[in-house]
Amino acid sequence: MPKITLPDGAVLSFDEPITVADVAASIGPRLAKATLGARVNGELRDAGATIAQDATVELVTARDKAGRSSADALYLIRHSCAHVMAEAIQRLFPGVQLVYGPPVDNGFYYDLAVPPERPLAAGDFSAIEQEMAAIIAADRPFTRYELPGAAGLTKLAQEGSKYKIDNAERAIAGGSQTLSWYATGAPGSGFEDLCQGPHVPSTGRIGAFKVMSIAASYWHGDAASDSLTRVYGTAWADKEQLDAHLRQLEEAKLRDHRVLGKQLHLFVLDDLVGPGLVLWPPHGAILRRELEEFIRAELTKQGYQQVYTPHIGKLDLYRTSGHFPYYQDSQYPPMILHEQLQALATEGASCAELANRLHSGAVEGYLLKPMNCPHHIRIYASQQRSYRDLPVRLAEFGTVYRWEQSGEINGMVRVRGFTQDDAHLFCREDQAAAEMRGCLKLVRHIFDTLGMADFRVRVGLRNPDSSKYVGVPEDWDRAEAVCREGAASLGRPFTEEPGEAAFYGPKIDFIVRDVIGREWQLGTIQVDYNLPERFDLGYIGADNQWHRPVMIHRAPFGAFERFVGVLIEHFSGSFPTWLAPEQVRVMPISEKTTEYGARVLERLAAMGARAQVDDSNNRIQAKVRAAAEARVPYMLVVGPRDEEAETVSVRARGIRSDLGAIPLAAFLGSLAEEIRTRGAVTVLGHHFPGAGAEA
RNA sequence: GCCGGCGUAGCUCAGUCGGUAGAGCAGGGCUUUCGUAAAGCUCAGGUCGCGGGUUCGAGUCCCAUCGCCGGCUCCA
Repeated sequence: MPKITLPDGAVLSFDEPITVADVAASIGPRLAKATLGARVNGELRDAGATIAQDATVELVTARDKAGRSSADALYLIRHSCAHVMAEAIQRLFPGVQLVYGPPVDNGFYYDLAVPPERPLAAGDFSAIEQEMAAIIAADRPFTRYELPGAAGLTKLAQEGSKYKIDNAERAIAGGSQTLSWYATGAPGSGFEDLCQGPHVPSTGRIGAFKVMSIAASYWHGDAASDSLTRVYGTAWADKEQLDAHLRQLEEAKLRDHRVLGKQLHLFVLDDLVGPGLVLWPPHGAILRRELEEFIRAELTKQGYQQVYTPHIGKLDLYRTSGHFPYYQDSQYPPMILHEQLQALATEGASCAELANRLHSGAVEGYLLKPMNCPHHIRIYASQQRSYRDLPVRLAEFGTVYRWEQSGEINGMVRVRGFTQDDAHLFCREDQAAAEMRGCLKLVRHIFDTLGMADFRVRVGLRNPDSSKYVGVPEDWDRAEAVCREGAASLGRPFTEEPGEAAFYGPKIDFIVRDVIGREWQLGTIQVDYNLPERFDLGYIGADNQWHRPVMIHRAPFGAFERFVGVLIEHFSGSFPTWLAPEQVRVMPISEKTTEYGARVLERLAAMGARAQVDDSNNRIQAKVRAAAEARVPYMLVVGPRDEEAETVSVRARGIRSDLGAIPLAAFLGSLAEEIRTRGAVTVLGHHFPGAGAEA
């Protein structure tokens, strides 16, 4: 008869099979009331689940003593809330069919097949929420029942939902003997849904919820399949948690790089220029230039050679590399030569015919470059290479253009024209691992300098079932081994993801999240045996034989556009002094010290600092506020007292008070040091060691 | 590309039932000369994304188009 082991090691013995709820009740009535479910032998189960054998049981309650909710508690609440929302929507919109409704980060969604004559819209949310509130108030139990696979399928066939039949068939194919349903209330009396569970004991246990947004999805994620309506919601143990979550979303919105970028004039996206084409106004250009100079210094240290290449190249170049055929849909259309276009017109050739001839090479044209590697490869090939010359490391801040789908374009982080901090390393095979380490060192240096610790590492491998990859398996195996070893050498967790490789080789990617939680790939390092083959690259070895080099593609920032976008959010627009577009603002108290202010500005300019003077006739309060809103790291207030003593009164970003006056020369010296060391030494640390930035 | 939503002053937004387009901030001018997160007064600023349609009359209703937002799909 079951012996139950609790997390604290205590063992409870029972005479007969019991439920999770019984276990809770045997400990205490309050715990019984608070129990939503349990981990039984590590598996998340309903409170009503039966335990017949010895087991470890970890009860899941809505909240711990500190009022926090475990991931399991939130999972149960959200999964259950998805059912409640589906029931509410089906009550209000009878033709709606259920597809799939899982919990996700911060909430849940339900995919629905909605009749086209009455689409759901955000305007329906309040009605849906009211209906949900009524279902929750009724506090009906979630009741699980199971049917054998065949009987279950018959039941679903009668109900006629092809989506649920498909879900069931896939569950059976996945090895399930039975199918389970969850009824809200008594089975047969109302809403029920084919579902694995688990759920909270009853609808009343869903503490607080909100319907958030509506979006489209595809059935099975397949664009050729049915288009579904996905309704997103969030659910929490109580209203305080929900409110905290909503507040956090509001704050994230203010940190969004698109909002800050406009406010701080960091970049411009102009309708007339085109979607996804970034204009860099002066302040944004400063950010980019500082990053360029930062990395350029590292390139020199690591033995790179800088090159320049044009923005376009002949189609034949990209036929050879494979980019033109592989990625035709995501390139700007080719530029076709006048004579050829005229000849085609005279002939009355169709678009399809034109595409054919472009593909075959019968019609030549030029392409806006989608990648820098082919150009760099031709530089490598432009002279004879000996094994003594390798590695050859060619670097370029190379601008590329890709026709991203219109729905993908997003601020600075997904654009159609962008500049990579690109380089291609051509090396002997025995050098590849060392070159990989050099690249990783560079990536790490960048992330360390900028204080970006919150990134994940992904090793992108080929998917053996896919035909999208070029080259032979042996080369892939070796390249993948180099990537794995490189990632392992970082000393932090990484994931291996088949199917994430480039078509020509595996890669290591560095991925960060934006303020809304979306992931973006920044830096990337790719090992490539294939392009050297396609371009027939070689070098003369010590044995006087012709050998094939290995290529490493790498871009530690990825692209300046995306990196700056992510950086804006990372710093909430408050950039460290070396990056800040405006580093110092001089603020005379009144016109009496305008002239001294101008002198201070001159000194700042002479040392190369980016500074401005606010000589408006505003009061100092307004000047402080304006400078704070512009996220200027240092404000120098100068009044008659300062002029007399040749001092400046310092106020630093993030500190809501005057730090006091220091000699102008002393400030200039430490500011220069702060900029030179990229923040390793700071003005604050030097002159005001006690002052800490407030949140 | 797909589904849904949204485009009004430089920015953030209001605009009722279809009846002469509004606010705050920012900007210009004047007054104030001030010691650390908004001084006061005043002026200017608009083809309501663009194009059609319905109507006596359209910011408002309809169609189309461009752009943006959310998600899906894609991402060399």
